[in-house]
Amino acid sequence: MADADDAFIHQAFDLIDGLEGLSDPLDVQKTILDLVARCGFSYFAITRLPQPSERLGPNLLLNVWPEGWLSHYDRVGHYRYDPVVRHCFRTTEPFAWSEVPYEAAVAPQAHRVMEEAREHGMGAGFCVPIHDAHGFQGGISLAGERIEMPPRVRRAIHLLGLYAWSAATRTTARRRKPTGRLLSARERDVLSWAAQGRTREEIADLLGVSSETVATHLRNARSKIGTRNTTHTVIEALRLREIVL
Amino acid sequence: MADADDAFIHQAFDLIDGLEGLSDPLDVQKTILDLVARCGFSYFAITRLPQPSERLGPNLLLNVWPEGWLSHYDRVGHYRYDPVVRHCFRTTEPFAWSEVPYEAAVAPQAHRVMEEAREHGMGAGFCVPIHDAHGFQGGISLAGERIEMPPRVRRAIHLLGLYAWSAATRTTARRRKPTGRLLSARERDVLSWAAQGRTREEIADLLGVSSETVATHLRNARSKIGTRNTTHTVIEALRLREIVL
DNA sequence: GCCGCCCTACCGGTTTTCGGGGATACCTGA
DNA sequence: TCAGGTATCCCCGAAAACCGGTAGGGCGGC
Repeated sequence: MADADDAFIHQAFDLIDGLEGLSDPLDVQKTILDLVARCGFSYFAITRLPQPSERLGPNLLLNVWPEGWLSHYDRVGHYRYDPVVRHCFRTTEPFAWSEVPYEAAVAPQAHRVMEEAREHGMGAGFCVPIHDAHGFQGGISLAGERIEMPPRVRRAIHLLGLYAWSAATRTTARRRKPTGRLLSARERDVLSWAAQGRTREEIADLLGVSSETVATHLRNARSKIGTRNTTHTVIEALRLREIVL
Repeated sequence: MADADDAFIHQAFDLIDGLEGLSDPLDVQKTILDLVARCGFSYFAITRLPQPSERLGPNLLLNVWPEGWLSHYDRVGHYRYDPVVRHCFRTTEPFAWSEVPYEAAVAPQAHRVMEEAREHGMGAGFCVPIHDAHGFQGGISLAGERIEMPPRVRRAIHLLGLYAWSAATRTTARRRKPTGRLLSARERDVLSWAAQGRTREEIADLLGVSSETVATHLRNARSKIGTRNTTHTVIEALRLREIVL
C-alpha cells in the first residue's frame, strides 16, 4: 500500500516537472486527469474566482465536468451558495468536500448544490484553494463518484494542484481578454488617491485638474459600481481589483 | 542522483505526516532543520507578516538565525527594504534569493540587506511565501552558506514549507498574545458598516446608538490610526486587519 | 481609590461631499 | 456619420462629515 502511494507521489512529481514544458491547456488537463483517475476522480476544473455578479463559466481556465453541470450551475446561480467555494475563503489547506462544514437546516441552498452535484455523478470531491497577495484567487476542484485518497497521496495532489494552477494560468493567459475593466484609468487614479484619504481639492492638485473634474470622476465611478459613497466605492474597487493597495 | 532526490521526497512526506502529531514548536523546528540540512541549509525561520511599523522579531513563529542577525535586522529596519520580503508580495511560488530581481542602483538598501546576510553566513536562501484569503500572511525562509537543491527537492521543500507553516501557527497559537488590537470593538463595528457605505445615521440605527456616538467612534478611530478621513480609516483598518471584508 | 480606557451623548461652526442639473471636446467603433 | 465613452469644467442647494470641546457612567488594573 505504501509502495503504491510512493509510486503515485513519484508520478505526481514527474507530472509537475512535465507541466513546465506544456503550452496547450488541454495537455495540462489530460495529463492531470490521467494521474488522478487512479484515486477515483473523473472530473476536474481549475477556475478563477468570479465576482459575485459574474458566472463561473467565463472564469474557468480548464474544466471537465459532467454533461450539463456547468450550464445548470450557472443558470441556477449555485456559485453564490456553493459551500465548497465558501470554504475556500476560510482555509488555505486543501479539503475534501465531505469535510466542508455546513448546516443543511440554515443553508438549504448549500445543501441543494451538494445534492445536485451528487446526482450528476460527483458524490465526492477534493478542492485545493489558491490564494495570492490579494486574497483568494481561485481553486482546483476534483470530483468523482467515490474517491480513495490516502494522506500522502492527498498531499501530492495538493502540490500538483498548486503547479497545475500556475500551468493553467500561464497557458491560458493569452486567450483571456485583458480583464474587462469597469472603471476608466482616470477614475482609478482618483479612487487610488481617495483611498489615501485625500480630499477632492487635494486630488485635483495632484492630478492637475479642477476639483469639479475629480467630483465627476467620483460620481461616475459611484454610478458604475453602484455604490453609496466614496468609502464604499473605494472598498468595492479594491475588491473588484480595479485599484490596488 | 534521481534516487537521492526520491529519497528526499520520501523523507519529506514522512516528515509532513509527522508534523501533525507535534505539539512543541521546537520539535517542528528541529525536524525540519534536520532534513533540509542535506541541501546546505543551516538557518531557517517561519514568520508572520509584520505591519510596516512593527519589528520582525515578535512576529517570528520559529527561527534559527545566525548569532545577532535578528537583532541587527530589526535595529537597522531591514524589514522595510528586504527584497525577499518584497518579492513575497509579488509571487505565490517559492523562490531562491538569487532569483529575486532588484536593482542595486535604485535600491541600495535592498542591496545592503542581501550583502549583510551574506556576511552573516547566509550566502544563499530559499523562501516559501504563504498567502491566505486576506493576502500575504507570512513565509518560510531557509538559508545557508551555499545550497544545492534539485527541482524535485525544491518542490518537496515547497510542500514541506506549507505544512510547516500550518504546524507552526498551530503549535505557537496559544502562546501568542491575542493580537494587540488598536481599535475597540465598537470602533471596529462602526468601521465595518462604514466600509459598506453606510452613513452615520444608518450606522447609529444599526447599532442602536445616537449618530453623535458613531461620530465619536469614527473620530477616535481616526486619531488612533492616524488617518485623514473615514475612507482612509477604513482602508487602513483593513490593512491592519482590524476589520475584515 | 485613582487612572485610563471605553461607550455613550451633546453642541456649534466649518469643510467636504452628494445629487442633479448643465457644457465642450476628443476618440473610437459600428 | 453618429452614438457612446472619456475627460474636462461649471453651478448650486442639501446632506453629510469633520473638528473641538465637554461630560457622565462603567470597568479593570495598579
